Amino acid sequence: MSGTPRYRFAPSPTGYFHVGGARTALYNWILALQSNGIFVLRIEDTDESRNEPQWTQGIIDALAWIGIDGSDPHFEGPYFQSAYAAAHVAAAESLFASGHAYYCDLTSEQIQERAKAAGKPGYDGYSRDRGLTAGPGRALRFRVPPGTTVVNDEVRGRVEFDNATIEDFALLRGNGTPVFILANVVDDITMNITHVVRAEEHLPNTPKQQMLWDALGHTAPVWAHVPVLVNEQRKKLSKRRDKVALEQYRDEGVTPEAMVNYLMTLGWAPTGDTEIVDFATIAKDFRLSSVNHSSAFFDIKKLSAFNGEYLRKMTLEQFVSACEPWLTSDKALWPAERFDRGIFLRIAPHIQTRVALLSEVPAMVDFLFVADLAIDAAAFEKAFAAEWARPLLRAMREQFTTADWNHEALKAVVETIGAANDVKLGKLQAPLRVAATGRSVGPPLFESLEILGRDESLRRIDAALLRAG
RNA sequence: GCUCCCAUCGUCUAGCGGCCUAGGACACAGCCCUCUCAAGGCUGCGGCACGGGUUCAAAUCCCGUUGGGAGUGCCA
Repeated sequence: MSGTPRYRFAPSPTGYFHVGGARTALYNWILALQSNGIFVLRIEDTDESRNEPQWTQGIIDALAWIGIDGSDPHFEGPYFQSAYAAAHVAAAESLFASGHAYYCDLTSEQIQERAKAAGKPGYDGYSRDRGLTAGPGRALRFRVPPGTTVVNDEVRGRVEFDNATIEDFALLRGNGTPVFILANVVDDITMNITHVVRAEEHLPNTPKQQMLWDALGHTAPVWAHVPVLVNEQRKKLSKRRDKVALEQYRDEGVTPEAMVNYLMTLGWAPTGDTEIVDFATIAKDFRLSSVNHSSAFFDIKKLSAFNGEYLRKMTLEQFVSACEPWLTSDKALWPAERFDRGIFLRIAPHIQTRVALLSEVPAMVDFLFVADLAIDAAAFEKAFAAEWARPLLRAMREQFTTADWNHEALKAVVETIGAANDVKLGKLQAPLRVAATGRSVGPPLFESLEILGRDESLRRIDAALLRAG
């Protein structure tokens, strides 16, 4: 075990589940570091109220989506305070015994009053030398030593804290239960953690933890505080107002490769002029020490652009497979049994360059699979507004009955009609498109008709002609 | 209030004293291509927060100012 780095990743202090800020930001570092060496990934929370299977599973699923294997032996998974509570209390008692901590019987209200009277916020060390022993209602507090605490941070360098600015913080509550910071340190020591990688919001609390490591007789781990992700207002991303959970992007049709790649560009950049790099390259080049120091804005538009690139890079077969979940589930706009992979395979090359998110696919191909085509009223109105629309569509319909049914022949028919009537193909295709697909935009029209088939195409043209009057 | 962190195009970033009249990507605008819409190609727009130093030379080092963020719980 010695010599092997063991990393710990801590969640945001505001809670782990769905607090995407720190959570989302950390996924990329987790992944990159996992590829760089062995580590223990531990998702922690001392709040037992969150100890629910779905909570746990949600995290594991999200990690699995981007390639972190929850069954990896180095992934110890979520755990909760209860499992280690005895060790926490024991550590607190040893700290008391060694004089590093003392009991205090002041209530929170009393502390506040004293602080107010003194004009200084925080606990003033009232019970430092009162020699109190353990007892109900008495909290155990750490005796912050004089001097300075230097935190050597892997991404930020040397950060110095004057201990005089750190109050004697609580270790055990009046009811005897340990607080987060103690639990954290004790667990890290027990698990032989060597590297603590977390969001920068933890940096101000780091000297406290480091003093705890020292007092407990251990050498503090390597700290690494990575930047947080912020919203448009430059505020830390939060569950309540921001859309940040990894699962949401998965559900919109972002591919895991694009997600990871995009995430990596937040606070770090690959060498060279392109940001689109495969994960092997990222894993090879990533260094904690080259991580940026400032917070980054999560740009959904750029994520989409990345995803579009990843989608286009796929082979046709890969693309079709990636689309299938969106075409055969309740995400589709038609009953699952109406989907035909063979038909989709034919239209797919035209779809591949037209979507950035997989969730956009169903609406582009629905005309091939729905039983009753819904016509967009505004599009219909516009397409049939011109004088020539109805007569020329009728003419097309006429010739379509005998034309060869392939896109070149169909296009030739429409072009000929257009030339004879002095209507550009760009305009002339509009009524045909709306009649056949229900929309004014979509994949190339003649290919679409070819795949739709003659019978259904004619039927739809007739319906449109009828509707147009 | 106190403590800590941060500061290059709108956004994400390259840059670690001369290669910078600051490079790339997303977004935006225009052009080309074109059966709609995309994709693709080309072009454009746009930035070193400010002020002092140090240096022959500063986006890069130092100090200050301003601005932003976080922490400051018997929360996690």
